Amino acid sequence: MENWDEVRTAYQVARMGTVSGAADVLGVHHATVIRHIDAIEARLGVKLFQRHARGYTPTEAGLDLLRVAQATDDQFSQLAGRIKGQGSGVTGELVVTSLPVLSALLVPVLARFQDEHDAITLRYLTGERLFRLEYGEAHVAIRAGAAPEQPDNVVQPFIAQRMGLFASQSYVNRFGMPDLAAGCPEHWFVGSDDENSRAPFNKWLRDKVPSDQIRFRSTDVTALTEAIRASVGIGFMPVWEAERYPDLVEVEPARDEWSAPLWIVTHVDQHRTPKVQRFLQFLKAQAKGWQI
Amino acid sequence: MENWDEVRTAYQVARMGTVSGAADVLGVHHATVIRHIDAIEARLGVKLFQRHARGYTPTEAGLDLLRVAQATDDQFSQLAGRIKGQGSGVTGELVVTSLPVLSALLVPVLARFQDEHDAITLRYLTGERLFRLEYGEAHVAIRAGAAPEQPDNVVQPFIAQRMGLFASQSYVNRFGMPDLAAGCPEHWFVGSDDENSRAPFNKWLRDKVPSDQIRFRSTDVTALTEAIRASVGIGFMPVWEAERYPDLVEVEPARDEWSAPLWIVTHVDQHRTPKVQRFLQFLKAQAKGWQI
DNA sequence: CATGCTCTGTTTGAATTTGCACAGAGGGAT
DNA sequence: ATCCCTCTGTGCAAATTCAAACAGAGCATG
Repeated sequence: MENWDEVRTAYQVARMGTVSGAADVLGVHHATVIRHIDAIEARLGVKLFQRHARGYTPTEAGLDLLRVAQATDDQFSQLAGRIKGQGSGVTGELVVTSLPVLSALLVPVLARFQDEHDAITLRYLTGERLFRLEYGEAHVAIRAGAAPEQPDNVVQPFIAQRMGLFASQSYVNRFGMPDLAAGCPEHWFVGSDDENSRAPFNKWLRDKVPSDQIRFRSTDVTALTEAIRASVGIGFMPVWEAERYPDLVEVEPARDEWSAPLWIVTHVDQHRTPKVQRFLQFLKAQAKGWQI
Repeated sequence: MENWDEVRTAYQVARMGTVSGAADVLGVHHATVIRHIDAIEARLGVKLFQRHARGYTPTEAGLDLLRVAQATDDQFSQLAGRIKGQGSGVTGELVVTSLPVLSALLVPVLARFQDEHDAITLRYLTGERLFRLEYGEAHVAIRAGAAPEQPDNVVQPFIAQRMGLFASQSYVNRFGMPDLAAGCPEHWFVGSDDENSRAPFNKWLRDKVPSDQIRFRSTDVTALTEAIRASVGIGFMPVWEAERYPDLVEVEPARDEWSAPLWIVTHVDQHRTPKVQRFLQFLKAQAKGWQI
């Protein structure tokens, strides 16, 4: 039962009762219909129709096929309706991914978006592994760092994440406030373990602070945050995140040169769908009210 | 959602995850698969797959199609199994038709046949209307009279139905036994109303008996039987049928020249199927034991 | 870092499929 | 009984589809 088109042809013949009628419905020549029927009967080795001058009447096998193909036709129609309809609505799944750091920022936005769109199911993926848009793992990604330049990705600037230098209150109590202009020796820092990190604040740290003063390094941002809170040293944190910890002290006003740009990334195939568009619109509107 | 072959192609791509894998399964070139996918996506206006160098991953629409087409594939497989299996077994329906007169003869045979073949459902059609094999109304027909010569019908001789001349006992009591050799005036007959009937016994009746002695005519054989039993006159009946009525007297030994041949007729498309063949074989075997 | 393997995507020539025209046959209406 | 209409069936030419070859890209392995 390979070649589903022949099944469809046989279905229409069984439904119409005539080759010509089926040909009209299918929009092909009646000779084509005859050939399809001959082919499928030859493959099955069973006659599907009784041929006579007034048309084709289905045999038992033909009636069986009629029933099955009828169901198939219905299901395909429904499927086509769903697929076409889905393009014009905000339904189904919306998968968003970002670095774990941003979850506190994004989850409230996602929650509000879902409030407005009952029919949607949200999945928010975070993890060390980068979820890949080109594999369909997510519809929308929030990425940090330099603008990603994957060929099939649509990249839009999101917000510039203001980064500040923070230390714990107990650290300040012990070592005092650092004086960045003076180079602040006698102070300890925490920083990224990635020597090649291109984040502006990481570059600044590499350039301005002697590496032996950076006594705690990690590739994991939450570990760095915990290190700062544990008074290991001074380190960079997003301003909005630091505000959630009352025990942190901003040792220096945030500078624009430290800001880490965030990007909204979507796959080109998904970018034009209403669902994604609505979410992007919503996300940008929410971000407008942020001071970070 | 016209063109079911493209649905099948998309289904295999969704199942395999790669165009090449799907092409292998389908037995076509991978370029063909790509064209099919492009075509169906263009028609639907929705992307079914995310394309990347390692393969195709289905989108939501693609997953939806996968589920529907999976079910379709299963159903088609089962259908093919049923249809092919049906060709090699005695299952499903077996539709037999004959003139109503023959029902008493045929029904016991049908009952025995069904005893031997549990999986079969029998339908026995009789009626004034001739059920037409070429429209698929029946698999097997028992016909009387001259050999039918429809082009697509295969005709086999069945039995010669011995016809006898019968009268009721009360008729004989009143009028005595007729003497056919003497022309038997003073006797009444019942006979067919069809002047053109080519049945041998009807011709004989027309030739040998003056028409004014045939005082009851009907096109309906059962009416003729009832007329004979009601002592209206002498008439022809199948010998086997007359034996069922103890009140009937055979007024003259049956002659071979009166015999009405019966034919087994099947449509050429059905004739070679095992189901029909088995039934024909069974029917002939049963008829061998008959003395009619 | 180089190499090999697998997969996608495009072009061109070939083959199958399709459409057209016409023949044949059966049914119904006049 | 005859005509007309509809439907099936077949040979042949055109169009669409398909397959082989090749290019490009990504990932895994050494």
